[in-house]
Amino acid sequence: MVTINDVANAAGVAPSTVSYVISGKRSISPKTRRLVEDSIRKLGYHPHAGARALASSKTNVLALVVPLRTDLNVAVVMEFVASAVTAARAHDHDLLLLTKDEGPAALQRVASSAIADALMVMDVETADPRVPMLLALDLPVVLIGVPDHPAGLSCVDLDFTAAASACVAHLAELGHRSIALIGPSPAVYRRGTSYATRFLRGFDEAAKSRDIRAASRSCAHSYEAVSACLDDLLATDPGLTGLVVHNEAVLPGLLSDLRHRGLRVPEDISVIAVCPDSMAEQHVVSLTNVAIPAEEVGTQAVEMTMRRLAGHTTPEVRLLGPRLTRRESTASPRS
Amino acid sequence: MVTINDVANAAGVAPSTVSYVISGKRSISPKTRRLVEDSIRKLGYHPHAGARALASSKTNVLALVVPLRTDLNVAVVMEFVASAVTAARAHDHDLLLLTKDEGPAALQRVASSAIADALMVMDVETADPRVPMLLALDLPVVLIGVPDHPAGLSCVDLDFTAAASACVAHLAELGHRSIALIGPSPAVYRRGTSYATRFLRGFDEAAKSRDIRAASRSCAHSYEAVSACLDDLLATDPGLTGLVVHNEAVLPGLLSDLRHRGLRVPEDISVIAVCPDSMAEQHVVSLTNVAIPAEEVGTQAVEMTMRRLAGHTTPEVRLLGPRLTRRESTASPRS
DNA sequence: TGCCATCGTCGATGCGCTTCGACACCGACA
DNA sequence: TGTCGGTGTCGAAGCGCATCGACGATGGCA
Repeated sequence: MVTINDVANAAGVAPSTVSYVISGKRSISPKTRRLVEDSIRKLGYHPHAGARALASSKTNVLALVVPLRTDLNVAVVMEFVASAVTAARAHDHDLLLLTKDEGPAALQRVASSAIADALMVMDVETADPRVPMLLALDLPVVLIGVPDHPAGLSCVDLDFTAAASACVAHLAELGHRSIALIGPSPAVYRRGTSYATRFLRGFDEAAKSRDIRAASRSCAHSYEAVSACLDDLLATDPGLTGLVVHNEAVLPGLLSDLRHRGLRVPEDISVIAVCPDSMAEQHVVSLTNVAIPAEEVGTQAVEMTMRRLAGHTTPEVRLLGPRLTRRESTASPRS
Repeated sequence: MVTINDVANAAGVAPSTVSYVISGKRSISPKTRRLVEDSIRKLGYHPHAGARALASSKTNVLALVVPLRTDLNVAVVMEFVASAVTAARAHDHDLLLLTKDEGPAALQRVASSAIADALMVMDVETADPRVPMLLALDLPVVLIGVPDHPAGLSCVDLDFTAAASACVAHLAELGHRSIALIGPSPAVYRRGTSYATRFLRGFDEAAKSRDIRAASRSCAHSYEAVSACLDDLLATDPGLTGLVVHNEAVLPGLLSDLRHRGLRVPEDISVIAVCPDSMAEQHVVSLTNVAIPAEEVGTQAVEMTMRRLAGHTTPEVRLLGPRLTRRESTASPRS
């Protein structure tokens, strides 16, 4: 293994000088700097992460807590993770993956073992049991999602309330008077998952303020569940003309089932989805959607984290505005 | 921060004794052990990861290199990652995420900074440029996938050749005489992605040995691409009765399009997919499939890695046998 | 020419842990 | 009773780095 001493010897300087060349924390003459940098390159020197962490109490590692359930949107989670790790690398940090399954104790462990410098937490619930622990941790923490009492924690997410509102507005402006929300599986609501709750609230409020009939159903992603859900909705209100789908997993099944029933999209029923654009474009009838900006959220989460690490201490809550793209799946209802 | 000294003081023993209690590398009297363990618990002590890494040259971290492309099956990647991190935690290790985008240099960096104890690499290509570097690294390495020359590296994956063979066999036994493979996007083949190549080879060989007409197409996952692909296949051989789909992303579009054409599954055309079981069950017509055992592969990868870390030096290549589940989407062709 | 400020470099120290050799104690055996 | 082997514990060293105070060199100014 190549150490800082080897580099120092090769360059004919003291180890501390090498350290200062790398960190830039003291001025170095151009000559010495070049000498040292050449030696570093020649020897292929990389500082030992453990030693560095020990001496500086910085690990250059960000921990990310992800949900590993399959009832969540895997594609979105993946996209988020991807952009987070890329953004982290851009700041010379690595990403450590933790699972939500490990519970709050894992957060403790990471914090007190000095495994990571900061935590990013996905799949936040409205009354998340991890929040009090996170507050006590005195590590920078960024939540993806917004709990009921985020006091002192940074949060970033799509503004799901506004997203729901945008969906309702779009349908209302097309002239729909009776719409329904097909949401995530019951388990997601039961956990009080932040985004599901916020979307539902936005949906109900927007519908009420526009005086539109609005039903909402939770729906597992099996074909049977989708079918039963539609049965239910159509029986309850045969005049239903618009569907807001906040559950990407059911989209294929839902569209198949609608056709099966002889309901054409958008002639007989409009569908608007909350899903990544790539998914919206993938269906026979391309879907009007509100995009889930997972990539943007991931990048923002890392940026906020880095800002906290740089000493920016005030926590911020950042809600990204929704972007609705009109495609083929929504139209005015036939009168 | 609580250090080993604090624990030692609280327990009235030497720091080294605490260390030995934790590691179990020397025998400790039951009395002392209890004393120390109580103090550890009371103080909430967790060893400092950096210090530990420095002193023992073990980080208890596994690095996983994942592909972040969206032309791959995200769900499978996610499932793999999930099981890998879970398995790693079961061995008291953490998982560090790297992206393939960072290239071979990132592997260098991780190795020579002593950030991780071992590497697991996904999305291996037949002539993967990372292989030579990995061999030079003298870290334990486990590949997910099998390159052309794995000499000296451990590999684990589904036996895609056998999987293709099983698909062909299933259709052949049902009486199909003309079948086609719809594979991943051209980019995947262009990269020489290991699993795609192996599946294609298995498909061609099995078809030839059974004297069945077999075509194969690469297909991007846009709806247009799927449609064009089917146009092409049906024009080339109007007698086509069986489809093997090795590209989960196109399944929804494909099934929609078939129905659009008036081709019923399985009455007019049989479809067999290579995809996770959950996905196979999610469609209106549940799909006969060969499962992608991502979870099993993830677990195995970690187990192999741990074995290497424990001194088991001989690399192994482990190919998991395919499991074909018959569902509603395959049947004998009408004569 | 002499003094001081500044810049660039060095040496020493300590971060928290593991590990090695040393050593005290105990029981067993002669 | 004296000695020997084994068991359980201790103290010290060192892992590779960042950081701080110190110090020599250099240049500017009087």
